[in-house]
Amino acid sequence: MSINPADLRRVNVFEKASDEDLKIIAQGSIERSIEEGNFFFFQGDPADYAYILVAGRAKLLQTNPSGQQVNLRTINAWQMFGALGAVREAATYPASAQALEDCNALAVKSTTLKELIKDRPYLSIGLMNLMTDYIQEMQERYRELATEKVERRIARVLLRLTAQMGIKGEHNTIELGFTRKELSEMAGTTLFTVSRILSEWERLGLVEAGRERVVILQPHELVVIAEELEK
Amino acid sequence: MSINPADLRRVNVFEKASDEDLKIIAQGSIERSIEEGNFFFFQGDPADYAYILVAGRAKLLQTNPSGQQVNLRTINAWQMFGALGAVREAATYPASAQALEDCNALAVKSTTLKELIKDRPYLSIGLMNLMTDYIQEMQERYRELATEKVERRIARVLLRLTAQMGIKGEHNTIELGFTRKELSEMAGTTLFTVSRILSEWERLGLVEAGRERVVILQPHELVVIAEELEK
DNA sequence: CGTTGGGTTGATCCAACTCAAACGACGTGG
DNA sequence: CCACGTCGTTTGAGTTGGATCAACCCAACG
Repeated sequence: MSINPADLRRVNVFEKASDEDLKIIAQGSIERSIEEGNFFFFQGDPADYAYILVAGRAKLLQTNPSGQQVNLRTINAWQMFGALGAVREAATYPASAQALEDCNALAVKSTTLKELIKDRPYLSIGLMNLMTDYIQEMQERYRELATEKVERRIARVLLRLTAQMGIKGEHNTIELGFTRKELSEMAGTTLFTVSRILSEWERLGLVEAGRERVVILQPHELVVIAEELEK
Repeated sequence: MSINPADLRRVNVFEKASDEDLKIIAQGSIERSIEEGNFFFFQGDPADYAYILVAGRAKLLQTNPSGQQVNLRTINAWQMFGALGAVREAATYPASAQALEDCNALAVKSTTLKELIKDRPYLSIGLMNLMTDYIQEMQERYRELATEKVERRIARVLLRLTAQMGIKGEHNTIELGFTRKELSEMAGTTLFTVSRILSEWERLGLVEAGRERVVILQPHELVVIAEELEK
């Protein structure tokens, strides 16, 4: 059940960590199992832990006062999230984290990280890389949301997902396990619109749509929809 | 013309820098003057310099393939921008930076910063604070764009601007110098819609709208529009 | 004064949201 | 094994928030 410190090197941020540091981190942390649908933390909670997802999938999301959700990010195994507590004093999480499947995670005390950061440049640099990546993605998505129409945004969501975690089948087909609702939250639209567009694409032979499942048959055609200038 | 190294301490990131470090930074940098409308750098350029705005105002923006613009951030004096080159290898700017007024800026070689970061924790931490702040703002704005309607988004834009740089007049009135177009790019809408809504608000006595100018007469009412649940 | 650049306002249109109804896959328990 | 409820999905009909387009106004400025 307990995690082998050496496994931590699979986390990008710890790629260059010494064995010793990994041990410190492993010791300064606890394991948490979160069942599907439950939350690691909520927006506004004090950010006392940073998490490393060991198994399962999770998502970062925000809700607005009237309850609508927006997906900010999907988290896969060996990714770190909720790390900003490692930096800021008295930080609170700016988003909630919910398990999409049963999850196992390592919760690292923010204080431990804060201590280490002081004299481990590799750590700061790793975290900054994480942050700049994320900033870039958010900027892109923000621009998309502001300027592109829904069909294109949905295409992009699917492409992003395939890039992150696509399980390739025969002839480049890629299967994704998401509900229409989840996809709509990622694209910033409604589940109805997603359903309609997937149906349309199915008619055109680009995808195969099933219950909690989308199989991408012609990734290239999706790229055309996502990027094409005309139309 | 040349900048006093001690002035650099007005930059958040350098708040805790030693006099010596400031000197290194000042020496490893050059001054650039950019006229209103011109660009510091374009999206995609190699990120060889990080900038510190000394005088004037600038904005970070992205354009999509068909030329539409989205404003990501407004930059005021003594703020740092384009800093991600300090972290990543062979980075390119993920956005363009354009002067809103005639600007003076200090361009710090990315290599200089990269060198310093290695053993100046205060610097990494400062940069990370900058990044986490920005991430939070982007997340918020992303959610707003996805879930709130235009009127509310415009209200938020005005409120954000007043918080950042409002010049208070009598009885809490605040004057902002932006064109409808600029405001629309910040709110993710069109200049027409902004114009209509400002007219509407003017009819209600909330603001006073003029050429390249918005005076906020009743900030509190704007907050109501920005936050209120009903309607 | 004419020109230019910002702003307003009306008319029109359509992409996408909302709401309602019904379908179909799945799991469960009798 | 069937009946039933649940949950994700599909589809249609109706509505609408904002975008788009076009005309015009007005202030600043050379």
